[in-house]
Amino acid sequence: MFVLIDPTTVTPVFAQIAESIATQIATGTVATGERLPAAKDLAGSLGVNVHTVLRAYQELRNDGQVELRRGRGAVVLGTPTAEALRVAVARAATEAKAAGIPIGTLLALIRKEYES
Amino acid sequence: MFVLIDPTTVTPVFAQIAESIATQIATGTVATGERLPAAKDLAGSLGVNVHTVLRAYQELRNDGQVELRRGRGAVVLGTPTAEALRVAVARAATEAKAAGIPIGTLLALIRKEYES
DNA sequence: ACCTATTTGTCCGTATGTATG
DNA sequence: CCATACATACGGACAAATAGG
Repeated sequence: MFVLIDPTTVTPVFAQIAESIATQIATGTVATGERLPAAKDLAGSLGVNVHTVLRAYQELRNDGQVELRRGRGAVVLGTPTAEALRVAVARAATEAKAAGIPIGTLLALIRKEYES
Repeated sequence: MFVLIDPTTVTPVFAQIAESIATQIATGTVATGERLPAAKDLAGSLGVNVHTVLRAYQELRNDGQVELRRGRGAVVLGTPTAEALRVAVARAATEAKAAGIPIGTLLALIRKEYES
C-alpha cells in the first residue's frame, strides 16, 4: 500500500490517506475483496498515529468503499459503486419521505440533477 | 440542553448525544438558528470528554442538521430536511452516473425504495 | 472447548492550529 | 490583540469481535 502524505497542503492527513486509497480502489490498484493493511501497520509505515489511519478507514466505510470488522480488518467491497448507489438511493428516498416530498416531485428532482 | 446518557446500553455515548439532539431538533425543542452549547460546556455538564461531544456534533453535521464553524459553534440549520434532501439527491444522481446507470433505471430504483 | 493474538471501536487526555467575534 | 470554539493529531487505555492454534 503506497500512500504519500504531503505536509505542505492544508488537506488533513486522514483525508489524504482516504483519498489516496479511494483512488487506488477506483483505478483497480487494490482489487475487490482485498484486505487493506492493518491500521497499526499502515500508521507505522506512514509515521502517523493509528487513530489517523482508522479515521481514514472509517471515511472509506462511510462512502461504502470498504467494510470494517474488528479482528478482520478493512476489506474492499465487491461492488463499491453499486453499494454506494444503493445507499444513496435509500437515503434520498428516506429524506424525501421525511420531508413530505411526494414521489413525483422526488423523481423530478432526481431527473433534473441527473441531467445537469 | 438536556441530554441523558444511558451507561447500560451498547450504543456509544457520542451516538446517544447525537440522537438526543437530533430528536430535539426534529421535535422543535431546539429552534432553527439556535446555537448548541459549546462542546466543552456540554461535555462538562455530561461528564464526558470534549471529543465525545465534538464527534456527536460532527455526526449531526454529516446529516445536514447543524453547521459547525470555528469560533462560532454549532448552529441548527434553517431547513435541515430540505438541505439533506438536496445532498441526497445530488449524491444519488452522481453515483448513478458514475456507475453508468441510465436515468430510467435510477428512477425505478428510487420509486421502489420510496414505496417500500 | 479454550486460549491467545490480532484488529477495529470507543473514550479519555493533551497539545497545537485556525477561523470567528 | 485576545478570548472563544471547533479541527486535527498524538498517545494511552480498555473493550469487543474475529481468527487461528
